[in-house]
Amino acid sequence: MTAKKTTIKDIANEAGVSIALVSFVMSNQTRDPDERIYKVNEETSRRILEIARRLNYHPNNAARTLRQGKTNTIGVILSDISNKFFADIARCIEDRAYKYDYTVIFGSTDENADKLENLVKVLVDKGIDGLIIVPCAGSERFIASVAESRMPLVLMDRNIGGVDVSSVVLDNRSAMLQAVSTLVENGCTHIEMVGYDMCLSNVLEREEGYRQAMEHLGLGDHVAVHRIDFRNIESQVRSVIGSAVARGVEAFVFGTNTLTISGLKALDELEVSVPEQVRVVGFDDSEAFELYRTSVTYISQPIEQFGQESFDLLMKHIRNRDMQSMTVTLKPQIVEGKSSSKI
Amino acid sequence: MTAKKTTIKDIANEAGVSIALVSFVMSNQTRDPDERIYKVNEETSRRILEIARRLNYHPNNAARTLRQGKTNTIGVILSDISNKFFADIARCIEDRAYKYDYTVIFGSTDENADKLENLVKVLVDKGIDGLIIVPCAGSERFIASVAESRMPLVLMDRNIGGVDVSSVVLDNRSAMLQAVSTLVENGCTHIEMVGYDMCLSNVLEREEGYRQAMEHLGLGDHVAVHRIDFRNIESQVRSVIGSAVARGVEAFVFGTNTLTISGLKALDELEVSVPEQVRVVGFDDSEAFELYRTSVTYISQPIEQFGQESFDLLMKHIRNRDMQSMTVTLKPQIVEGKSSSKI
DNA sequence: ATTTCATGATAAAGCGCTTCCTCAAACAGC
DNA sequence: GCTGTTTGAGGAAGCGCTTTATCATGAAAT
Repeated sequence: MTAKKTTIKDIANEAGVSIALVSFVMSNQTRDPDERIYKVNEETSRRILEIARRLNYHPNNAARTLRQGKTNTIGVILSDISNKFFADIARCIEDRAYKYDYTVIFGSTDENADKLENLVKVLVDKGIDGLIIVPCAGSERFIASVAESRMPLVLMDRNIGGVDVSSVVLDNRSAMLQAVSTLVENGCTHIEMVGYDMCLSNVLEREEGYRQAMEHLGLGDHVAVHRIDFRNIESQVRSVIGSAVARGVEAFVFGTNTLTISGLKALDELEVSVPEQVRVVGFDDSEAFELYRTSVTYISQPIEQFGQESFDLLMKHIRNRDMQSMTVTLKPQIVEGKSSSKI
Repeated sequence: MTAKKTTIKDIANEAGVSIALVSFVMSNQTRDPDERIYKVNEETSRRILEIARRLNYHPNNAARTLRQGKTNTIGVILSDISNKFFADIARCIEDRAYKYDYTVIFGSTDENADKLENLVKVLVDKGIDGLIIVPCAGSERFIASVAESRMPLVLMDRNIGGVDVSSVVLDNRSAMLQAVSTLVENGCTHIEMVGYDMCLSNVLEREEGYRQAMEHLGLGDHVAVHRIDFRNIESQVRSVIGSAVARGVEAFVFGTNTLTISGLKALDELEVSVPEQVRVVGFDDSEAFELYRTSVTYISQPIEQFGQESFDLLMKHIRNRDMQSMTVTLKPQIVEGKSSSKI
């Protein structure tokens, strides 16, 4: 394959032209043919390209980057790339970036603000052109400083208040309204929510959405939110669900995919049958939902749109550094399985 | 944050020393203190470091790369990062790389050899120091050429024959022996396998392993392998399982996580109860397995080891370009649920 | 015959960093 | 007082590329 790295110089020598000319031919190659400002003799150009191919020339990225101050690489910082939700988004971003000749570097924070900070620093040092970040609790100040540094930046999944930065988020209130409404339509009134105990916009909005929906539907008296520490999900979910069931709860709404899975497991262990004894609406997609003894009703997030919109928005910021920041809000959709239905 | 990019030169000016000295101080920083070959005055060194911090200096990666011909970046090419198995491995590699100050760029092939080739080319152009690849069918020749190019390379999950290249793979025969043995111990004799119709070492070895296990246990007459086209999994699995059930099959062994999920869904749709009517052993972990109406027995791959060993092996190749290639074979473990048991 | 001008090409600077080589000074041994 | 050695530091080349400013050349215009 690559024997001994051909450079622009080798081609220039071989063709008997200057390296400048080779450079022009090479970059005009990728450029829109219309806007070629610089005229190169057709035949010379062909000859250079031919030699480049014969010598298996590949431009040196580091040199180009050094010169242009652009890496054509973006960083994407997620909570955890092994979480299906983020993995799916990662995949969409990867595909989209590939089309635009961008390379993506992923990082996982595990909801740890220090790690997030560190990852950003590493990536910035690498010279990335822009960043997509899923912020975690405690990273607000740092992210504000990144935004101020004029590094093109898009937040995803979660927003942070008081900072002028673009973001792509879900309409979490609508999600919860759909979840609660569906359950109410199926005759539930004692609907409780299981969410995280985190100070994140999406978490708070889902909780808020649940409350609003309950009140809106005249069930304000039955509002009950259980906040789970994400470092100890399984056991907390089990105890919360246990006592709720004992109190005669009719339905649960879960705030994320992980919570849904844990909740279903807990219900299994407690030998509570779904939907006969307790009805359930989950969040996010999971291959487990279809396979569960009764298919799970869940709020489906538009994964592809998350990936696309985040990437596109970041591109806009990279191309126009003075662009106003904006927030894109995506609509969720409820997918009805049997876990929320009456019988 | 970064106001107007401090360079080594700014520091040199500020400190009244040469840029060379600054460079030394900076690189000695990261180096093992013992092997400092070059002596710098303690006080000067401290002063330079102080100024660097004050000016918020961050070395320019492109310049360093251009100079050293090293990017401290590796490429990892998987089938699909949104597949749980690969996402988990990706996560392990990410973590390990982070520790070693390496950055990882991921790519997904979707089992498409052209895409693999393209990804490799893009990454090589980026100047990566090494590659971990999950090869796909049809990419053998190309991968051989990559190996010949002396690019540090490790194959993962699957091997390719006749090429001198390092790899980290599963002991697939052992996996299948465990799967079949468990079922036999639970009284099954009509055990059929559902695998992919692909010319990949892991696929073939699992099939082979199944055959050997069956013969070894005196069930050679009952050997039946169903090969599924991965582009059309759901429908094929359903029809294969339907007819096998009609023929009175006692158990299925699946070759991958996706096949297992599809298989369980199909059994649900056919209203075949597991394990009462048909017993099942799956492959790979899935959050769905615990949640399934009867917990699923499955072959568990040592994900963390996959990540770690691949990365470590690649590091060795990067550090010692003349290292002999080697194959690391990891042991699977069967996790017994109820789907394979007698009652 | 002279000026103008489009065309095609080049020279050279320099992006920020590493590293080899040179060099000054101080101090040792003789 | 001379040579040799250690210690601390600087000079400068150059990695491969982009890009600006400049320059030949021949054809068209005057």
